[in-house]
Amino acid sequence: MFTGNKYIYLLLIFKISVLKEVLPKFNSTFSIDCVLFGFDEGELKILLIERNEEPFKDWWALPGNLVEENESLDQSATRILHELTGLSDIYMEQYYTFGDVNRHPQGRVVSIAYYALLRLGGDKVVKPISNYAKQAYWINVKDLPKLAFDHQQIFEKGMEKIMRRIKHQPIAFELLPEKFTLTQLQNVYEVILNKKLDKRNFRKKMLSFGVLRDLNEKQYGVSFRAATLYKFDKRKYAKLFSKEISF
Amino acid sequence: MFTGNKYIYLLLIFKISVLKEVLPKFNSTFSIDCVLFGFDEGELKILLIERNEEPFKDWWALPGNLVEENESLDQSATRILHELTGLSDIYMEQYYTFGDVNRHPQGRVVSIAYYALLRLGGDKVVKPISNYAKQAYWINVKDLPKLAFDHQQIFEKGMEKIMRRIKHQPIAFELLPEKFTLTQLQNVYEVILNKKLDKRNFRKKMLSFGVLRDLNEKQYGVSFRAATLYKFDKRKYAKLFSKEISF
DNA sequence: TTACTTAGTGTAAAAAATACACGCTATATT
DNA sequence: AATATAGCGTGTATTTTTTACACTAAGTAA
Repeated sequence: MFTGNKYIYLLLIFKISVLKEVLPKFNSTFSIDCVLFGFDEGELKILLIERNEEPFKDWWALPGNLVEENESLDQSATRILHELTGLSDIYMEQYYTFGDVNRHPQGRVVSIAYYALLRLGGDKVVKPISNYAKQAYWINVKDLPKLAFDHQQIFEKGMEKIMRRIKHQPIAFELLPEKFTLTQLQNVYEVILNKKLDKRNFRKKMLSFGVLRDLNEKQYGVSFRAATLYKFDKRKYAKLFSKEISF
Repeated sequence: MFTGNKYIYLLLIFKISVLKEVLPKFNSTFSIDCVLFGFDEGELKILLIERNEEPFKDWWALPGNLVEENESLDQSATRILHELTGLSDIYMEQYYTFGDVNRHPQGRVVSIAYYALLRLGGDKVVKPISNYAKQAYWINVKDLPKLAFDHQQIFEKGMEKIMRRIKHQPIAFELLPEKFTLTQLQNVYEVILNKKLDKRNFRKKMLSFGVLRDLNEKQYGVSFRAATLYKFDKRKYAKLFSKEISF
């Protein structure tokens, strides 16, 4: 059957083998690494995985993956987040690209870093799924283990980023459940900015922006006096964007 | 001569053709694009080249080039700036990575964008050098032509970046000659922020930071009253970094 | 000498940021 | 039922920062 087309047949086989040899290099040149921030039990946490593959097998690392050929960076970040957490519709932001020659021991891999802010606790607990990881855990940012690759650096830059961003944009709300108390909100600011804030001044300023809706509703099931619940009013973003909020 | 090895001969030819087809793709997967800001004659300008190669031959574009395999992104940006302008020791900052699938018509090229601030005019005129460009010009940011690729978007994001940065970091000084007048400094702020500032309030605030050294020296060779020259005191950065400067 | 152009200066009012302490109230305990 | 507990919620005075605003001074050119 192939007698007349021997050449072509062999060439096809060969083509496939060459492509297999070269394309993986191509495919492995970008990756996305994600710093997923979550707020739970008064602590700021990030999602870390325990690697199950070389290099850095058994090390802790930021979740990440390779970018595929037919997806944009943002799409890739969204996909990777979904694969890891099952979550969709989470706002992720690209914040820096790490491209030192030897950052990956197996070749040149440039990594584009994204962060996202997730609501933890409550009914929306994030159950990480992953095939290249043994396990995934939420770990307090003040108590991080040693990380694989240059992930320590990637984390630190992400942390700096949200410290700056929280003064300009209402990102704190993304870490809280839909209904929250002012004390919880203040906790988010305190943990991210890493300093104590004055309760009265905090409340005065926050309420003055007019982006909080008093729900006329109280916490339920807490010991001691229940606090009023608030909701974030998304239509009134603009005012917070325009100016630095100093605490 | 090749009778016994016809297959191998053909396969070799084929291998070369396949590699040529695939490897350039690999090499071309990252590029650096630079937004080089300069301040001259009271105007904020950027360096644009007129392309002399396909794709987008004859279009205006941001200067940029491919990242080589043995250099980090920062090194690559520094090299590309040097090749284009002959300048060294210029601080460049990476600010965003553009990776839409179809941003480059000839394949997947992810571009890491950097900006730099340069002193124009005086004796330090930048003479751009380039081999893939017909010419390079400094063009007022308020009067930009249509740009190749997604370079309009890259420029806009860079512009936003320096608008925000100038409120936190003393980048204005990098656009001015070593000795400058307060009016020139105010001009830089006005052009970048795109609004008029009050002269007295501007001077009061700037001087209050204590980062300006009065040189007890006047402008020379100007029509009309000569202004006092100042110099930026680099040791006193910190104060400006810590807080937003509002104008 | 005059006309012109830019340099250089101060104050008052408004707004924003800061510092600071105690009574309230819902729950848990006895 | 009384009491202890622990987080909730509130106001004012002071200081600092921001804003608005207009004229005189000095040097150049004709």
